[in-house]
Amino acid sequence: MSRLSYYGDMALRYALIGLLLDRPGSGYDLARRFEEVVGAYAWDARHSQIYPELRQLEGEGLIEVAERGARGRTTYRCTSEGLAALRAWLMAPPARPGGVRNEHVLRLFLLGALGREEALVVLRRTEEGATTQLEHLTEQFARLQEGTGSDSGGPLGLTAQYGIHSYRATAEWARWAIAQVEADPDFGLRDVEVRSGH
Amino acid sequence: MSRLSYYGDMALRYALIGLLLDRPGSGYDLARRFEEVVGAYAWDARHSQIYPELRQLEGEGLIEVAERGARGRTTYRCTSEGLAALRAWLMAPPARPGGVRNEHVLRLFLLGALGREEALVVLRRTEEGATTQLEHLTEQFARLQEGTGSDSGGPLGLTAQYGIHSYRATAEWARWAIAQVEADPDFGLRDVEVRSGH
DNA sequence: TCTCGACATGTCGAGTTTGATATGTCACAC
DNA sequence: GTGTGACATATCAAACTCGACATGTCGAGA
Repeated sequence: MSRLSYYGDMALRYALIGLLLDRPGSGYDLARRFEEVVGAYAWDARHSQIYPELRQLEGEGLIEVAERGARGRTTYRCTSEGLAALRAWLMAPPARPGGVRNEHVLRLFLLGALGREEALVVLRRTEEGATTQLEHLTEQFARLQEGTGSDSGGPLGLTAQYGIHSYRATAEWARWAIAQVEADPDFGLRDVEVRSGH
Repeated sequence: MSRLSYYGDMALRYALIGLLLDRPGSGYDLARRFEEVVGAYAWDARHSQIYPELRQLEGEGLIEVAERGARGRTTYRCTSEGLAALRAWLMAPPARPGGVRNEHVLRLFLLGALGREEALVVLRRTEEGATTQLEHLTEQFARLQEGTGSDSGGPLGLTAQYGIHSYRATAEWARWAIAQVEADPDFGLRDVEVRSGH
C-alpha cells in the first residue's frame, strides 16, 4: 500500500505524530486538537480520517498505544521511530511548492467580481475576523509565555506568534484595501458591464 | 448530481469562473494561471480536474465557448449567469471556517520536533523563501500600478498586496523566531529525550 | 431512575483528486 | 525533413476525503 497522500506527501500522518509528540492523546482528543489548533490555519482533518490513520501508524510502529482507558478510550504515544520519521520529513525540503488550499484567501482573490459596495462588505468582514483572531491568539501567547517562563513561549509560542503575524498582516491588508476601494469611486464591476448570457 | 466539493463548497468552479471573468481562456491557459497565480497561496488544481469542470460549467450555462482556435483550442468566457453565481457565492459567508491546507505552515507547526540547530536550518530556509517571494510580488505590484494607472493596482493589485503582506509577515516572524531560538540554548528536543520504541 | 450532553470510536457510499498515460498540433531551428 | 519543446485536450484506475449514520459509555443533575 503506497500511502501517498496527494497534498504534500503524508501531511496528515506527520501532523498526528507531531500532535502526539506534544502530548499523548486519543483519536477523539486529536480530532479536537485538529479543529482548535492545527485546523485553523495549517491542516484540517475529521475523526473519520484520523481513526484509520492512527491504526495505520500503529501498524507501522510510528506510534504506540499508551493506555486503554474508560469508554474504549485508546491513548496513543509517539515512538522514537515516529519521531525519526517526522524529523526526516521536516528536514527534507517540500517535494512540491504550492499545494495550498484556503477558501478564505480564494474569496479575496475573486473580489474583482464584486461591485464597490459589495467588495467593501467582504473586506470589512475580513478585517473584523482577522482582528478577532488576533486578539484571541495574543491572549494565548501571553498564557504560553507565563506557562513556560520564556519570552518565546516555547515551540507552541512560535506557532502562536506565526498566527499573530499572519492575522495582523491580513487585518492590515484589509484596512489598506478598504481605504483603496473607498478612495476609488470606479472600483469593481458595473452592472452595465455584465455580458449577456449568450 | 450534487456537485458538493468537500473543501469549501465548489471552490474550484468559482475559481475558474473568476479566472475567466478576468479574461477568457482555454483549459490549458487556466491550468497555467492556476499554477502561477492562484495555486501559490489560494487554491490548487491540475488540468485533469480543470477540463471536466469546464465542460460541466458550460453544461450549466455558467461559462460559454468564446472561440475554437488552432490545435483544438477551446476558449471559454464567463456568462452573466456565471458572474451572478460567483457573486452570490462571494457574498454568502463561508459555510465552514477552516478547511485550510497548507503544508508549509504545517511544517512550521511541527518545529518543536526538531533539535535547536535543525530548527534554525528550517527557519532560515523559511525566511529566505518568504523574502524571495516578497521581492517577486513587490515588482509585480509595481507593474500593476503602472499598468492600471492606479495606486491600488486594481483588483489584481489587491491580490498582490495580500501576498506582500503575507510574505512580509512570514519573513518577520521567521527572523523573530530565529532570534528566539538563537537566544535559547535549551530550545528543541534533546536526543536524550527520545523515548525507546516500545 | 432517567435523560441529556460530552466522550469515544467506527463504517461506508458518494464524490473528489491525483498521477500516469495517451494523443495530436504547431513553430522553429538544425 | 526531422527533432524538440510548448501548446492543447483527454482518460482512468487508484487513492483520498467527506458527511452521515451508527454504536456505545459515562457523569451530572432533575
